[in-house]
Amino acid sequence: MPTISVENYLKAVFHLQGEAEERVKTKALAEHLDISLPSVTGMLKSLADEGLVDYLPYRGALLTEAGRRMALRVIRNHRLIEVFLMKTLDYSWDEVHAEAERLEHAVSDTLVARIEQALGFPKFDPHGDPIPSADGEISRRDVMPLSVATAGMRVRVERVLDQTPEVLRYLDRIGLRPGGLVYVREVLSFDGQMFLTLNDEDVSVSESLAAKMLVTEVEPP
Amino acid sequence: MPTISVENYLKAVFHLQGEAEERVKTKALAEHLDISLPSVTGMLKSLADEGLVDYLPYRGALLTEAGRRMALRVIRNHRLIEVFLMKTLDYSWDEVHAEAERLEHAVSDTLVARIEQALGFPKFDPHGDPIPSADGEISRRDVMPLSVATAGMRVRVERVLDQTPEVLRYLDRIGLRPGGLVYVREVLSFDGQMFLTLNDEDVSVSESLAAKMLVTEVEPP
DNA sequence: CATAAAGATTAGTCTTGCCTAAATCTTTTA
DNA sequence: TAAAAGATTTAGGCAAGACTAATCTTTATG
Ligand SMILES: [Mn+2]
Ligand SMILES: [Mn+2]
Ligand SMILES: [Mn+2]
Ligand SMILES: [Mn+2]
Repeated sequence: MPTISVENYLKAVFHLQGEAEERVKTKALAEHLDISLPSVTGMLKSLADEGLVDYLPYRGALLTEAGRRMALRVIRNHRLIEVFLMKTLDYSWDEVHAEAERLEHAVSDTLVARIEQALGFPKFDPHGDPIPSADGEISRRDVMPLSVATAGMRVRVERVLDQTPEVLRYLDRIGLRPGGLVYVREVLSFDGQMFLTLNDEDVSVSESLAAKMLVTEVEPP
Repeated sequence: MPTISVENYLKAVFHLQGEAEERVKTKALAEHLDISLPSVTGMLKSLADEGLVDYLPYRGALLTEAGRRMALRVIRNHRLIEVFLMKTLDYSWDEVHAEAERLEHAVSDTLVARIEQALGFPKFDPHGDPIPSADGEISRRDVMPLSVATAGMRVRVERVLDQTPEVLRYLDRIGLRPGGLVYVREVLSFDGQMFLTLNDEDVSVSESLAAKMLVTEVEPP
């Protein structure tokens, strides 16, 4: 069985390589995991030895199929745990991430399967991240950052790309969460500041915050 | 924070030292944890350095107050997790132990507190083991092994001292679980075999199995 | 009470996963 | 196109936690 450390590296490589499957640089991993560069180099070599990543010195790493399976398993655990904590124990969406980060390595496959069933096979976690199936399928949606929306558009929030509790609590406070419908009233040309209407409330968000919200356009009512 | 290994050693010392608080020998720990004798010696030294056990070479170890606190915290996590898995996810009492053995090291104090609250502050786990409170209180009951009961006695099952799935499934099958009322029909003098009546069913258990059931005498109806 | 057996510790290794400092490779810039 | 800057790897160490083989201490036994 993989160690917690190995699971965290694989998960990090998965997230950093993205859909484009670009080689993940040592530096990016080191920063993401807050581990020194030489430590990352060492781990990449050992993951390559175990056939979990395809690693080219000085070029970076990509997950192999085996590595991808392991990464998706941990991500699946993480996201189902998040939904479970909210549904069963009244956790709020800014609290679940930290707890799931440790539990993801301690749950058995059968426990996660039972959680999934008890929850009715949810497809997304509280932040809108897709939940991989037990056999490694993960759904993909066509979304865009809110920051590219233009005045007059109506969009639905699909996903939030930030797990920081402060950010999540703020988003919750202004009502900007997955499923929410947003009307874009105005976008300032010089700094991207956006003026939105949601639930009949007028709010305003910076371009950098809007860039973390993934949305889809919806037809006007 | 203590490592998983340290937590498991402390828990083992707690269980092995018992209520009599007898020094736990290296050999007993080695067998209980399935770890070599020299490894145990090494760990005991390091636990002593950290002030978690009182260790005398060749004499064995006892928990200090700090060690006891840590052990009770892990035991509390373990037992509340067991109750939670049964109540929320339909686990059976023979499945929960293995799962709790890993989760006990991964849950936060606040998660456990929420679990405890959601369950209504249970005092015992599914096997009748007492659940320590958040501040380290643990209730003690006056119980005796079923094996010392004599013909004609009526007893209530309070606790099972075995976590082996096969044993637990068997006990469940014959209806011998905490809370169950038992009438002792006969005890064989030469091998201790016991003939019992519970729920109007006649069953028979060996002395060694009966020794693992802790009971209290109850008044006849 | 002397000695053998059982129990425990010491000595010496190994693996995992982390670190810093130094060397080397790659990319950028002048 | 060469030097500087930046990224990466190599070299060398350390701590935790496990192991085996050898040695010492305690306990049991004739
Ligand atoms: Mn998360
Ligand atoms: Mn993690
Ligand atoms: Mn248990
Ligand atoms: Mn454990």
